[in-house]
Amino acid sequence: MSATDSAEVLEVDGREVRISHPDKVVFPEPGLTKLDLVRYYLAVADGALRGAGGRPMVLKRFVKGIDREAFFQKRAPDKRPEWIDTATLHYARGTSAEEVVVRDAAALAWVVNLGCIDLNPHPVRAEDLDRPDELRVDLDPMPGVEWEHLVDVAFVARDVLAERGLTAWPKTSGSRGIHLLVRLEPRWEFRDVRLAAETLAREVALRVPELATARWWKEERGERVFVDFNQNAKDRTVASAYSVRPRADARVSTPLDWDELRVRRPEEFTVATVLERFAERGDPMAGIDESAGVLDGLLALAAELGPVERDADAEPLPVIEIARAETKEEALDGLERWKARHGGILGHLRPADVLVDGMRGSSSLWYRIRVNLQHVPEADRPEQEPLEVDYDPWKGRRPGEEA
DNA sequence: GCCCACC
DNA sequence: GGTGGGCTGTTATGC
DNA sequence: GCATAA
Ligand SMILES: [Mn+2]
Ligand SMILES: [Mn+2]
Repeated sequence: MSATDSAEVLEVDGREVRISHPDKVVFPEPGLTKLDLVRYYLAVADGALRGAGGRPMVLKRFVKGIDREAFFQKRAPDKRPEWIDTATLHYARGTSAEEVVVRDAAALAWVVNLGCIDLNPHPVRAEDLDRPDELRVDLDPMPGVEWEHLVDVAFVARDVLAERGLTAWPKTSGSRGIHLLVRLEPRWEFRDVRLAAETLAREVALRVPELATARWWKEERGERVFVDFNQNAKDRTVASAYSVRPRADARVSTPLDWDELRVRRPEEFTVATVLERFAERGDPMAGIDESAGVLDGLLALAAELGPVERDADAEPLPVIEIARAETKEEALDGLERWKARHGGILGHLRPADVLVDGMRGSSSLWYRIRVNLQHVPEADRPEQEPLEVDYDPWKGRRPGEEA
């Protein structure tokens, strides 16, 4: 009995894909195994490939389950089937990474076997790595924002885009947010696509200032929807359509029709329900590739709005740092201990005043927690104290540490 | 999840 | 032969 | 050049 006995070899379109530990339970709550996950992606392959196919992507690998931290892998494993395509991205620093490009159902199965749960492609095609063919409107509700308000913002964004000649295709993010995808003719570089996205974000925030914000500084966003335009910068990825998200309920980033958006909720769309939905009604985003537009309209609006005006004498907000930790759980434990010691002020804190940040570290995220004390009466504000938990993401190999 | 360097 | 480390150190803005 | 965010 060797280890390979606990593997299953699937034949996918004439290609053999080895799935190790097919019976491993990946999602205990709905009881989904690794093989179930592979079969899900094969069943929705048409939609999943429309979202991620032909694009270089980062492998976000949950090899120890959805409750453990994932690691990110840009460079394709050296040992891979010859039918796995790749594309080499180059960075300003002079470094590069040969990333996986999924092009068919077999490749989908292969990346799931590596421990990928969601797919995180770049907004470019392998054929043109410098000019995105997709503008991504990443709508991130700050804590406390209702779905209803998020949808309002999505519709405003849709209006602005339509006025500027662009078609927006909505999907749930699979977490709390909404993504709008806009297919572009690949004629503009990242700089301009990002500028277009920022312009859209500013315009949306101008139209519904109570509901939406384009503020980069997190503590200034308030209880609003952050239109995360920077997700259109180079080297940023977004979970693609039909991606399963690493959450207990196996939620899926699900393309919807615009008239579904208001009446449905993200938690309705899981591996089980999306399988059924996809079989019955197919992909609402099926037409996206025929909708490619141009950025002229948004870039004209950029000129109309002018440069971002900054508030020279703005008071810095009273933000204190609570924890830095290798895992979200550790960081939140620290927050709980801090709360226990400062019970008196908790009533003043609003949901959006607790800032939980996933920070890019080496091959993984680490977590930071801060608290914005703006709603706490000045006299009652706790001082910055030593961190409840501390963590040095660059411990070990530091720049300048070489033999 | 899996390779590979190291013991 | 078994074990354990590595697997993204980018990008852009604002001060 | 440092901090800030994804
Ligand atoms: Mn988002
Ligand atoms: Mn975001």
